[in-house]
Amino acid sequence: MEDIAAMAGVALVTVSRVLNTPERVAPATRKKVEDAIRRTGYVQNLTAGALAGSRSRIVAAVVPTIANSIFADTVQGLTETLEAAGYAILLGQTTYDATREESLVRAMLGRRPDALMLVGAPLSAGTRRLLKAAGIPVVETWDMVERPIDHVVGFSNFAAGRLVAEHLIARGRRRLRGLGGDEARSRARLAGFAAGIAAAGLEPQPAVVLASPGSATTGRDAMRALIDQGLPDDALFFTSDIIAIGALLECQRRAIAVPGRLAIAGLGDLELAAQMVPPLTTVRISGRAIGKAAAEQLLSAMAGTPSARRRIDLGVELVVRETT
Amino acid sequence: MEDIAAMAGVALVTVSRVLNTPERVAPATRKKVEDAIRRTGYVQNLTAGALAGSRSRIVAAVVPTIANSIFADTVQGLTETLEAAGYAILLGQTTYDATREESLVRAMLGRRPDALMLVGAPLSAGTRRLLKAAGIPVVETWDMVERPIDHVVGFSNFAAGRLVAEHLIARGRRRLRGLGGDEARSRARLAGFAAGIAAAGLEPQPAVVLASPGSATTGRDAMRALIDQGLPDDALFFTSDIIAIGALLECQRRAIAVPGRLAIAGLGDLELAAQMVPPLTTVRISGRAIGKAAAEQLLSAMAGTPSARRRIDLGVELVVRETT
DNA sequence: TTGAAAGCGCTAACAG
DNA sequence: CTGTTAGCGCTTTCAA
Repeated sequence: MEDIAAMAGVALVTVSRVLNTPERVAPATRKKVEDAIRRTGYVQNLTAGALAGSRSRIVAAVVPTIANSIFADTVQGLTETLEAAGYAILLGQTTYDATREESLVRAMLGRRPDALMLVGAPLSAGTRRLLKAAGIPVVETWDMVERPIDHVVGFSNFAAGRLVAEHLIARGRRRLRGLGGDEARSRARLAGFAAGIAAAGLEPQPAVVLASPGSATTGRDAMRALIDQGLPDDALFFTSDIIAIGALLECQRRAIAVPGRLAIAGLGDLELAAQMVPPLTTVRISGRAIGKAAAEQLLSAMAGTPSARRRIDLGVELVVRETT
Repeated sequence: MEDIAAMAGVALVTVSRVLNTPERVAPATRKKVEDAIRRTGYVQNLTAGALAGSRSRIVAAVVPTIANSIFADTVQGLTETLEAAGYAILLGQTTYDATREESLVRAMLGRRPDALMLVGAPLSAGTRRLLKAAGIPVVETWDMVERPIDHVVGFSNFAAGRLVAEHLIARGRRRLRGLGGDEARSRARLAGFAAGIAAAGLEPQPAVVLASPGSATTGRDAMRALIDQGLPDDALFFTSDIIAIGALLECQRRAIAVPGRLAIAGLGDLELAAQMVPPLTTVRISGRAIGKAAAEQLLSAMAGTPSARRRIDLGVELVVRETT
């Protein structure tokens, strides 16, 4: 920066101003500086800026996993909005592991991000403490956490599960089973599903707990196991579309009529859900919209705007297609 | 850090040592410092450390997009290896836009990452210049770029396309068409496919250029258009599995026998490819392995190890299933 | 509108 | 093994 200043015949501060608040520099002066920057290919050191200014313009994003997953959409939505505002994204993956989450969050906080986004609630009390102590805006996403640290953007996983149960029962199904991964959001969906069944005076079939994150193979295997047991159900709710798709394909392979013999519903509304044969009934959730809303929350919190709404419930919409 | 030092009755540097090189501090001293850190919940400021030590322990990852995409696997692979070594990941998405790429890379470089990973070659000469001037290890991935900036980890997209053509021809197909997105890697795959056809003395059907990134819907629409033209082909190669899957589902819907009437091949070997009915023939590519290898390249380059191999070709493997 | 001075919170280099 | 000294490259006052 000193070199640029010398080259432009101004003081170092002026270069800093051209970079940060160009409107406060006289056009002629500005031009001299900009020319020098262009000639040299100078790239400002934002690390030094972060230290001096105590604003890093970095936002941390903590997700369970990004591979083959819906959370990638949330990161995408978050990035789009935040990058436009000059923020960079620091990405971390917990793989649903509480210990890992805590050390990851600690490492991220060491980078002094201006804000942080988390999928779900923290997995451990330690992480929660770290986050509270960090004193930066935090947004939890993908679930309307009861007692959030700061902001929440999501929907009720319980309500989503219940919605599916009600739909299946209205369609005349009586032997309903839920299947889902071994993590908080899946369990909430399953609980809502069971509640919906109970509310109709029916008895739910025992839920099946699968590995997280689920995949098409997980769905296929679960379906096979059920078929081997004689398929005692007439409707299945998978807590994620990709698992439901795997199960649906297995039904096709084994010539089990869907929805004739068995109804299948998923959750997420993957682009592929609508393309399946038959198209999959599911609950629509826009991971990208969640990311975008989270970014907006964070942006206004960083701007110091006392945001009226700390809780944003994006709601949940049943998309009835042909598998039910 | 000064507070911790005072509390532990040592000098500030000693605290720094406990945090960075604990083996160089006497166990008793170390314990006093660690206790003080635990009591206060102190989180080291790595930004200041980066400025003072000129090592940020940040690696930048620049991908076209992470949503619904294979590149998420690469980021995953990269992260796993790098996080274990104490690095954080700064994520950026170009959406295949050269202008965006350049401003993104500039912003990332301002954060002084210790290394950078790029999917493919830079989209513009400006980006390339920035990267060269940055003086940090750079790894280009997903394609064996001819003249890389520094390191490359990938496979030959041309060879992959050619492999598919040879397979289809060996299976007796004669009217082969390639379909793929409008970006460099897709085009290379299509070029290889065309070359394979020409080498057999056949005439390729005109390739179809689709939007990037492709989706199942893209595949369905492309398939519909072809059917409406009377489906002049007996084999189709889609440059990505998800597009091929969309096309395959459309064939099922329109009762076009696969592979009887039409052979279909994809590329990528998505987990879902093997689950399709019939299972999809494809070219296996592990995005995660690419990320992992890239991380290892970067790690050894940052360690100053004069890495013997600057080019790692992970090769390409045809997975013959039932759609061909 | 521009500039001079004083740090931001650490690590590197050197000494003891 | 521990401590002292001197910055890292910026932004933030404050003054002119």
